[in-house]
Amino acid sequence: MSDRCAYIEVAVALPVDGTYTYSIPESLISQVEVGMRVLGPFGRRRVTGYVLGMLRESAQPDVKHILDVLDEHPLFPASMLTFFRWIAEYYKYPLGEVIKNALPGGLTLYDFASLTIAEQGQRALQAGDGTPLETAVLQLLAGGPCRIRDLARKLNQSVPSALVRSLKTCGKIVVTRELRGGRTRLKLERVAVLAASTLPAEGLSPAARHVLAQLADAGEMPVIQLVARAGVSPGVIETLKRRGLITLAHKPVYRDPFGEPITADRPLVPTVEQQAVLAELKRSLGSGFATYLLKGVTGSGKTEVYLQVVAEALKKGTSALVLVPEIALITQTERRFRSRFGDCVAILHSGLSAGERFDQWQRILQKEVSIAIGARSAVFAPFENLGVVVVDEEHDTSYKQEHNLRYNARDLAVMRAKLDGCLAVLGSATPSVQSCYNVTTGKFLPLQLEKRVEERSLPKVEIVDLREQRGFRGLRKWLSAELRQAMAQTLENREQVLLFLNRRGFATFAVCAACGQPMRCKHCDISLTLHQRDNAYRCHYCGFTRPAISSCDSCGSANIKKLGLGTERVEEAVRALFPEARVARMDRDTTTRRGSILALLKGLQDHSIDILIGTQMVAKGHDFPNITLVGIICADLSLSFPDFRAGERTFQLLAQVAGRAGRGDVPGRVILQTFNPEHFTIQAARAQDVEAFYRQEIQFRKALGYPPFARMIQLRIVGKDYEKTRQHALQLGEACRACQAVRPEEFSRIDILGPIEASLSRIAEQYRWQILLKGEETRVLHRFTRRLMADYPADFADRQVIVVVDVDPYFVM
DNA sequence: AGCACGCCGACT
DNA sequence: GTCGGCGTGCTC
Repeated sequence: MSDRCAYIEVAVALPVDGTYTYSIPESLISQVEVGMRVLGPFGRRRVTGYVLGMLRESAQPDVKHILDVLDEHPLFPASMLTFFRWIAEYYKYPLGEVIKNALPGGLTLYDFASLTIAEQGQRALQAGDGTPLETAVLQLLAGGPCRIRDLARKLNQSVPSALVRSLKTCGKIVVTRELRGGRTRLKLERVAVLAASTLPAEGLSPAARHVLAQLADAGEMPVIQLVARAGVSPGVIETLKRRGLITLAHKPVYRDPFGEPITADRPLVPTVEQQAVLAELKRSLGSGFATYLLKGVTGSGKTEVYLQVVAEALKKGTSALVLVPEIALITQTERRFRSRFGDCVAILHSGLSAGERFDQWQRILQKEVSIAIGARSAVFAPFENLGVVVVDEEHDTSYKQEHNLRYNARDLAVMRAKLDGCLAVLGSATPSVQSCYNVTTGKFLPLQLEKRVEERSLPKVEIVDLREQRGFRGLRKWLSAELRQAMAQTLENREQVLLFLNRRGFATFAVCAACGQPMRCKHCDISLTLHQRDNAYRCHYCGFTRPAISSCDSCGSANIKKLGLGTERVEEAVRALFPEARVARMDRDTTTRRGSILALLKGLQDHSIDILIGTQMVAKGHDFPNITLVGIICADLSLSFPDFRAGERTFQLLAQVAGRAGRGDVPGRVILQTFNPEHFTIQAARAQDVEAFYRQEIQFRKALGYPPFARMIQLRIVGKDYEKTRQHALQLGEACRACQAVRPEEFSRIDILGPIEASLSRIAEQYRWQILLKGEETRVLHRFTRRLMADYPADFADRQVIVVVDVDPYFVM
């Protein structure tokens, strides 16, 4: 008996550091495994925890029994623990929270105190002799139980905990503890199974015979399906069960996240270039960790390379993970994988319901699939034997999670490949500066696809200098003569036009004509955007809206000038200019409904749309075969952002949009309008020259000591009270400097920039400050941050001012 | 994250 | 002198 592991190491799903030891009661001992969830007592409540390891004995003198085991099978393989531990360490995030973030949502059980009115309380309520607040509480509880946390909100006033305590001690209310959450589980379906092999000759209704005939072929069938196929009433099933001719069972079913069926395809014959790339990847596959950066212009057939390397990984008996940017509910890459590999593909992205996600997760755990494809969170897919991890469009910003655990899925994919000793393949037409740099240092291995399949030529990019349009007003300025002419020509040829503008809405900057005051958001330090369709001004950061007929806040004038343009205004102008053309718009405003993106793509495909106007959404990954003209309305919008990556993002965006032109048999044409025609970013985008852009950009990064020559960690200080937030930021800044002084020989190599007010100084009523930590050596930077968090815990655990640690931040604004 | 304990101001 | 605010610390 003594060799049995009666203790477990547990990470709880709470923001606490460290892990905890629990003992397992005899009755549960055979059920516990690493990777399962358990319910354990934690302080005065119960909490969900994840089993990290089995222990023979406890180093801790007084441990508590776990209360329950919440899973029948582990939710992740034990081999993933190193990965989780690394993430917690690197991103400075509690281990339990890391695991909670990695797992499908809706699994965590939460314990809370619930108040119920007692008989004594009912009497007190009728007597009406209590204080107003007491009466209000009892009245609320008379309508049903309530959580302590919700009391104040429901009564719209604060309720002292002493009142709750006194009500409890004098027996007017009862406090019970309840568990909530954890609603995500397998879906069970009723299945009818044929019980007898021979049918009784008589006594069966025609309906019953019909049912049995249906079952005879399959042997078993879901009851719902059976009833529908046989066209009988559900009562017939009951009768058959009573007579012992069939039995009913519950079987798990997977909720189907796939919208429409997809036709199968076969591997294409690789081009010479693809063959070379594939030969290298196949050679490397199965012989340990390596990261490849595959540069391939749009249309050069990167996806086919992914498909074939994945096929090879499967042949070797390993699994494959494919990450794609989060763009739409379903991407073309996803479709192609499912066409090629059929049912052995699991998909994981935010468009799935909690239940669907959980089912996909189960399919991986049960080893029913060996490929998972999905957006950033798919990097946590619970595979045990990965052969290859593919990251498509590796430069894409959507790989960075900007909430909770602020990880970068591309970086995690490489780390996971390293820990699993497998291959990582990062692909892009416009690779990130970081990844290109990693090639020059030898960390990544280069692969290239330079030719477009079927020798399609790259589109020709013409630049229109917007400074020369100065004499023009309104749409004449923004739709230059060159662009208008090209559009007319394209429409005449019965081809399609794509117009790109990285800003949605109608007017992006509304100013009072009388006093010059801009329309600002009530809750943010941001100017409001006019959305004509909604007849309202909207804040793009917090969603605040006010009617379009609003007058100036400071002088009351109703004369508001609507400056700046967004996709909505472009749409209006284009409709006026080309009344015959069928115009559609694709941005966040028009694609919120599920399926609306698919509808737009379908419209392009069957040519029921002539002109598509869109934001960066149109730049990403969608294949539009009939578009021969791309118009970039204003290429400079993202260039002037106060962020060191503004140039990189602009280049990638422009090159990607330009790549949308001419993918069919017709060569493409791109008209790029800009105020900065000489800027190297614009020039590089015009030539679609990744190398040229990189050569320039890397010099600038080196001169200013930005990544990839340094690593950064951002501390964001956020609070509702301006003065408290400011004070906290200053205090944290002092802590940084004090921490630096503790080990000057090492930590003087860290740059502490700030604290300063963020450039978006207020968002949704929250004031924002920031401190940027910069260091050439990753290890030193991380050691410093860890030391800072350990030595000044109070500065990171304030109740009113929150400090967010963002490792390798993407937007330094 | 919750939930308790513990310390200072406004009331009987 | 107490009640009740919310700052601080702990949870196997």
